[in-house]
Amino acid sequence: MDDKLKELADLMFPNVKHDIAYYENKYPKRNLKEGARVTRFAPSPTGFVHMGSLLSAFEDYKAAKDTDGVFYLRIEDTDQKRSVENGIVGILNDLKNFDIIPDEGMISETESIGNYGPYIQSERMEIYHTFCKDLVLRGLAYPCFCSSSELDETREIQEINKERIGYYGSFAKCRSLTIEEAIKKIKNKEEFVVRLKSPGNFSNKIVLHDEVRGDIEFPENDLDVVLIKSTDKLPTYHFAHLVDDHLMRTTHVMRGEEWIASFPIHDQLFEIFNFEKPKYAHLGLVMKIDEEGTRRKLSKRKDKEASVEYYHKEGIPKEAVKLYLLTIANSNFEEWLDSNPDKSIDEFKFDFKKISASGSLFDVQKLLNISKNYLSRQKASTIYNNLLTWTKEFDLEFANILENNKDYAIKIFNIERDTLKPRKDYLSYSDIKNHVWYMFDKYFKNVVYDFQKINQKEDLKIILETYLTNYLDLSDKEVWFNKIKEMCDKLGYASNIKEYKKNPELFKGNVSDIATVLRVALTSKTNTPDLYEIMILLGNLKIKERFTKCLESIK
RNA sequence: GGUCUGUUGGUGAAGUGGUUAACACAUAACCCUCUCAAGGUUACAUUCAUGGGUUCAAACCCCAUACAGACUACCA
Repeated sequence: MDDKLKELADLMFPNVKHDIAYYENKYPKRNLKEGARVTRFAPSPTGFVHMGSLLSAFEDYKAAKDTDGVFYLRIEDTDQKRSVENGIVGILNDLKNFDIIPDEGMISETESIGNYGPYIQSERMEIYHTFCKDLVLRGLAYPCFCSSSELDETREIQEINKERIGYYGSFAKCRSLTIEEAIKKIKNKEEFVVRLKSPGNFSNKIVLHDEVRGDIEFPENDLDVVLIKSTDKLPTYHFAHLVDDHLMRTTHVMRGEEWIASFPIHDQLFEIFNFEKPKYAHLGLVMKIDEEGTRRKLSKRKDKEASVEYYHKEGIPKEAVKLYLLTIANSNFEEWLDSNPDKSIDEFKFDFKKISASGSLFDVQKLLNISKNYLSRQKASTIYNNLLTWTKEFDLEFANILENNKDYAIKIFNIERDTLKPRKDYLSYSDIKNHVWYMFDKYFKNVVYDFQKINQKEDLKIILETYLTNYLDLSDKEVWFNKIKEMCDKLGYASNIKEYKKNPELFKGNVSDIATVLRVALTSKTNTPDLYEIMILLGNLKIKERFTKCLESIK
């Protein structure tokens, strides 16, 4: 009997050279300090990272880094349909962009670092087969020759009879095949998958612990799940998870909540091998609200904001995306950041208990707010450099202007920046141009003026001309502003707004009206940062030029 | 159909038996101000999906129901 079993196992896995013990020795338990976490990010090589995956990659990374643990990148390419060319490099780049650098795992399309590899599943074939063979030898796995049409048939029957769907109990036909029959079929070159001979009983209850949800009660798994697929002999997710996370000595498995349902399968697998079980954290999915107002999973295909690339295009700083991700990852992060504005986010301690169990709605509004605050904290020169990089990719004309006017541009970005409460008006790199274009003659050519309140040609003329002839002194802000006030008095406008509000009928307007006229003539806009600062940057020559231009346009 | 998860304001959420139900975004008003962006002040859930129950006391515990989502593949 035992010989027969061995013959079957050898037939099923002709290429296995080692036994389990060999791999146990080869990949020993990691020598890390107490409490150090080993986590992993395990995407399919699809070429890019989706927002939801980035969130979990980030959480994995944080969870490991906080404890001086190990974070590694494993590529799950057991489904060849999902793989794309250069799919690994694309993922690596996306991660790198957010400063997520794995300690171990794939570092290019073909290379890896670390002692627990290979880190790409298609190259671990022999390992999976070794472990699966062990199961066969122990009578805990068997070959299944059912065709997909046979499987469909039993499912239909189960549906009609309102029975639980799946390959279990009496529905697991191949389970009762004798060893001789199985050997015969394999020798006949019949295709087969390898299934677990599940020792579970559906009416037994088990309680599994999830780091974010607490204890969850399940029925025991009794499904004879597929372990090894037929055509390519690659493992399914379930089996690869067992072998890889055990051999790579993962301590914390963080994954999407879509995996909760198969939690009992995984637990059973670890149980059967008597492996130390990792801790599990099932993360809520990132959702979005549809046009129809329904809540659904953020979709890679439908939603532009699902791809990491989108934020790059929009010019939202990666740091802001990171901050946003952290605020959804751990609910106490925002408060922490608020009270520790100067600390590096590396100092924030990630906490499984602060992960929200329900999927969070992706809030672009909030992201933009974070981005705005982030940009306001940066130095003008940093803004300049990053903006230059961004425009080189997305707005070449503006990039050229920036390059040719470096000092000038930095000064513009520095308006009201070097203060205790810096100006907050740039939402993103793509938004900066909206706030500064008028400072560059190239963009100022065909402007349209909108003077709003004061729009009588005569009034405008007098204001601009009076300024031009008498008030070009920009030596000091206070001096300058006093002169503006002086001008108000002279022209019949109130220099003091409070006085104006008391008796508006005594004046033609007030100092803000005068400032508006000057501002519009100079920038064409009614809303700009500090007028004095703008004047300083433009200089008297340009002020004259623009006022003259404006006067001509209202003739 | 089965198994499991979730549901606190427009949004993200804190809160696990006694709180005025934090905080942040958004919105609105006012203040400040040469305009704007900010900033400051205030307003914004008599109520925690709904209905019952336990309790002196419930967002928190229990039971039902509703809604949303996931899984139920030789996809992950």
